[in-house]
Amino acid sequence: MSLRIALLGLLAEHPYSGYDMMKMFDTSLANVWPATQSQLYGELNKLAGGGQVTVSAEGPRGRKEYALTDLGRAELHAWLRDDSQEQVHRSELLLRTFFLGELDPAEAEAVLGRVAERATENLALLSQLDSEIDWDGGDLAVYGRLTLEFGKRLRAMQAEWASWAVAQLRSRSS
Amino acid sequence: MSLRIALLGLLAEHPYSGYDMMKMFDTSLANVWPATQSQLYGELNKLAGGGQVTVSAEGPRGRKEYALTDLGRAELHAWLRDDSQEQVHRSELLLRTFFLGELDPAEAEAVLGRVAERATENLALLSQLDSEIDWDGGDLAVYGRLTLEFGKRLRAMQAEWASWAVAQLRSRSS
DNA sequence: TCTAGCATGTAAACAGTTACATGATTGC
DNA sequence: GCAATCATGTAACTGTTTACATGCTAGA
Repeated sequence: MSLRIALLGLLAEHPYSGYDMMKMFDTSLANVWPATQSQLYGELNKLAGGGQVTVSAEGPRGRKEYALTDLGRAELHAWLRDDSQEQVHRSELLLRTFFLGELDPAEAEAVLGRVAERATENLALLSQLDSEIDWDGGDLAVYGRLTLEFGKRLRAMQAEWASWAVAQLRSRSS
Repeated sequence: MSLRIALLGLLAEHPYSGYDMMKMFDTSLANVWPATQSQLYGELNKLAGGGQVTVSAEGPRGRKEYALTDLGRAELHAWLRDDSQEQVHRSELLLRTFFLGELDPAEAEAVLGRVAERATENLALLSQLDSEIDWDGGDLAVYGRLTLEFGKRLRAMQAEWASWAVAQLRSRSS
């Protein structure tokens, strides 16, 4: 359901082609709601069929530019307001942690150590992104910054947690 | 792939029936890797077919108790050690945040306010869980505690972030 | 002319959810 | 005897990934 929302959200700001939007999924949306090209084109056709978007222009190479309709905007707004359905959150990291007792303590420590490393690297990457983007006016800039800040805080938390976890294991084994 | 790992992980500790494991998915694993009954029984049959688990005992009402084989344990260990494939992380919360500019500022603030509320409630729930479980010996207790701690830190971070985000919007609108 | 990038699509497989279906057994 | 719970399974549908397929066009 949410890929659909991502498309409506992008088109709310400006009309785009599927190809244009695919580039956004590879950049700004990559850490929010990843999608493949295959899925994207399929969903766009569904939305066009349902009247949530329309082909607003056609260009060379079969390019189709889509625009949001009133129906589509209404659906987007309804979804944005409705936070009643809690999302199920699957985490490979937590699954791995949960069963880490199966490995010997040294290996388990090494796994958690790498988690901390990666989180730190990832945080640096996001910080760099943050400094590179020019956060001038516009709603997407404001809310994009909030989104990116979440990512940074998440990585920082993850790095701290993993270091703490390693320390816990060390104190236990002694 | 990871539901498979969850089953192997549970059976690594002790033999269980599908029904037994389903209860664990509804409790201890609910916040780590949720699964439905339908999926679970299907996967167990696949694992039995592939030789990663065997039916170690049969009980009343068609109960089948499964035990991990050496092959299954090897697969589990390999997966636990291999953290090379980064997980894709889809977040409805971030998707909503990203497009929140579509709503008027008062509504957007309200949405983020509720995020903070929920995260705080959820943190309280996890803290209660933490105090109720008796964390005596055993690997699952040690690593289960690390997992739960992650959940608590995540909720705390989320609540702080959402409050900060509301403050950002307020300072902007003034 | 030829290459890189633009541009859209289909098919098959896997993962996950929801709903339905069936029957056995234990304890009151 | 009856209700609760034990216990496993199937079918249909939705969402996601991977791989394949096709053709156009702008610029060096």
